[in-house]
Amino acid sequence: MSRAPDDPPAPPAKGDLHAMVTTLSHVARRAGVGQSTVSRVLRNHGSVSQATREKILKAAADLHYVPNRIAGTLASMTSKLVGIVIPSVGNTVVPEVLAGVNAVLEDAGFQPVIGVSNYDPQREEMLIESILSWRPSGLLVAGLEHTERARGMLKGCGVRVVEMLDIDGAGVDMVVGTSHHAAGRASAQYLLGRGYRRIGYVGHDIRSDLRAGKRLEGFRQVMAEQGLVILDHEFSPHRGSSVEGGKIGVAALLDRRKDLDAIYFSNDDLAIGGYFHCVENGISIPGQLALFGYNGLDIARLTPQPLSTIRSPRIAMGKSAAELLLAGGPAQVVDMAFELIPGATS
Amino acid sequence: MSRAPDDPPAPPAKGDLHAMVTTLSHVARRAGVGQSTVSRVLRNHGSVSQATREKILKAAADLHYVPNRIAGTLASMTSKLVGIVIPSVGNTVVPEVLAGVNAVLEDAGFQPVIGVSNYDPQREEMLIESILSWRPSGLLVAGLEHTERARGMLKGCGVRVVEMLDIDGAGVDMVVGTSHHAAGRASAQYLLGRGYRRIGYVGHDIRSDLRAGKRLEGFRQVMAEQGLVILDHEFSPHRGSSVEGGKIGVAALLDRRKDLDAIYFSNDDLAIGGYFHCVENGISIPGQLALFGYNGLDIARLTPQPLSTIRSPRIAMGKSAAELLLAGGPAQVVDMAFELIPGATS
DNA sequence: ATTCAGGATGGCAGCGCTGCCAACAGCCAA
DNA sequence: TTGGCTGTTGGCAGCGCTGCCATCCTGAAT
Repeated sequence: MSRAPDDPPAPPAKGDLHAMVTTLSHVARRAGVGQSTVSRVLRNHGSVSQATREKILKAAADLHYVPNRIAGTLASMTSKLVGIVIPSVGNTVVPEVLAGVNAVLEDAGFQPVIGVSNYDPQREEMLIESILSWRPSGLLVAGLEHTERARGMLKGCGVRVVEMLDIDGAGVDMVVGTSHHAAGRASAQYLLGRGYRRIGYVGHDIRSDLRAGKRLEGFRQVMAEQGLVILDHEFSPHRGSSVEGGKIGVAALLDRRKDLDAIYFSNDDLAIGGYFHCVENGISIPGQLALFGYNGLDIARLTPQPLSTIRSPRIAMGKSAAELLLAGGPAQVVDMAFELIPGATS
Repeated sequence: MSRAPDDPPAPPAKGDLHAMVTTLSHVARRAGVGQSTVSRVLRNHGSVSQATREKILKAAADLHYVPNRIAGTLASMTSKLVGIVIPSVGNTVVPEVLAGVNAVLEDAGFQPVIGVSNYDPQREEMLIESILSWRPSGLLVAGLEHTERARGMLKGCGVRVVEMLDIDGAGVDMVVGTSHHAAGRASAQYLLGRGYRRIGYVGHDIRSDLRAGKRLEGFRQVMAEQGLVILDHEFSPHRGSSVEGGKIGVAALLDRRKDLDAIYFSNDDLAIGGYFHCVENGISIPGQLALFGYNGLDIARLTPQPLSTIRSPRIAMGKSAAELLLAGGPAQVVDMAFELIPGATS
């Protein structure tokens, strides 16, 4: 006998991390059966007589047995973990995508393991490695742009990968998102179609939020096709989005260019800030100035004048991404349509 | 020899989940050393000569080796996983707390494993069990109210637990949060102090969001001490918070009671909705009607009239909770002070 | 020269579970 | 009665890594 005859079920629990807990063999002994049988019952997999099943279930309950999935995962070589890499948790977009993802994962019995990159590619690379070391069954990553090593890991890790939010670029495996370039184009077409010509831009850091950059690029492209340019722009100093940045940005922009007839914002948060600035300063909307955002946030349609914006299907995107990941299937790109909301600010 | 002489490093990766990947022994063989030595180098633990160290690091890089922490965790009986159970990801509060938590955890090399209960105690119970099965080093749970079995698991799981957000009640182990009861009292004292007497309430479902219920209770208590009551109330049908709920709620409330001089909201989202309703309908604030929220959201201080509200230290709370969890220490309750923001709507 | 502390390494037994196989009923058809 | 056969069950070898111990090799001390 290589092991001592094993102590009683579970000592009260040691003070330090990861204390000694009840194991499968405790349950097996208590129920008077073999370990394999307990395993079969607990996973509901394989045939076991009703009597034994009940005996085992009772023993497990008595001992407050909680299976050790670390061991299970190692033994079976298939985990119920899904890695998720996102750029931030602060803004409104990501939590909604996560909600969609989570709904699907939980129904399928998967646990998300999350990493937040703060829009830093190096940090993202580390996170991907770190998450892969938990041997997840799949990986959900925001965006298409990664360091070369990160792409290499995503390609070679042996599990399926879904890149979310964006479809403008080459994906590693599966891709679910919207075209930000097309959204920018649609925004410009809409504003130009309504007769606006003297347009400014207020955005946040497009070097870190590449999707905002793609929208701006699409927007500029359409303007250029009409021989127009964005007359002036202002970048919010804040990392990520913020209502305050929009408020300050619009103030600064209008200070320099009093002749603008419309402002395109990199997102709704900034646009709402701009809207508040106008309300406070008696700038009539859309008479004097039109505003156009991006995201289609709930709050943006509930302001006294609903914001003109583009709604991205965030929850649906999260759901699709998770479903695709779990389903497997061939590498593909899913283009989730966005919706232009005319609103009342343009 | 019990195993075949082992295939080359790593076949291109099979199509199915969890493919064959490079292992420690591959690296060891490639570097011409023993497994223990590789393990020592990779964990930077124990003494290894510089030459061997470099040889091993090179071999690991060549093979794109990613350690298997599932195996490592099982062997060492200590995981770098922290479980997190939250009621939702949709609203603004939780993501900010998570951001604080995450900042601390990542610096310490921990990965969060997240579960979302949707304010459902049964679901929370299942989640706790499910997350415990990953044998985390600690658990962060939102709120103090859990099913009896859930409390039992939290107490007996052998790892440290921090309950976040709320301190009004008995905790299982460590507790970090604010007193919602006190926040409600402070709100009422403030409004009564400013002379408001005819007060209504607009809230969301306080049966699922118990913290909102505690605020209301504190608020009512102070009013009762002055011989006053909340004249009328309206509950948003939406699960959780929503600007729209506030807008509709205020409309309905004012429709019934035109004589209110102030409205207390269960949170800022609802209050902002109420604010928008008033702006749209020419109700002057705070002259005709005062508004008071809870949370201290960024957007609430940027509206043309900054909202009167109470700011909870969300990021700091997340950080403290995570730090306390990792530090260990004795069971204790940390009361994070909130701040009453007078604003301009009362 | 001999001894010895200590650095540098490899070997090996598990961690708790799963997957596979063997073993052993009962049970019906031949 | 003799085979299969299906339904149940236990045994046992790993999964990839870590922790501990044994071993070997230096250089310094005696």
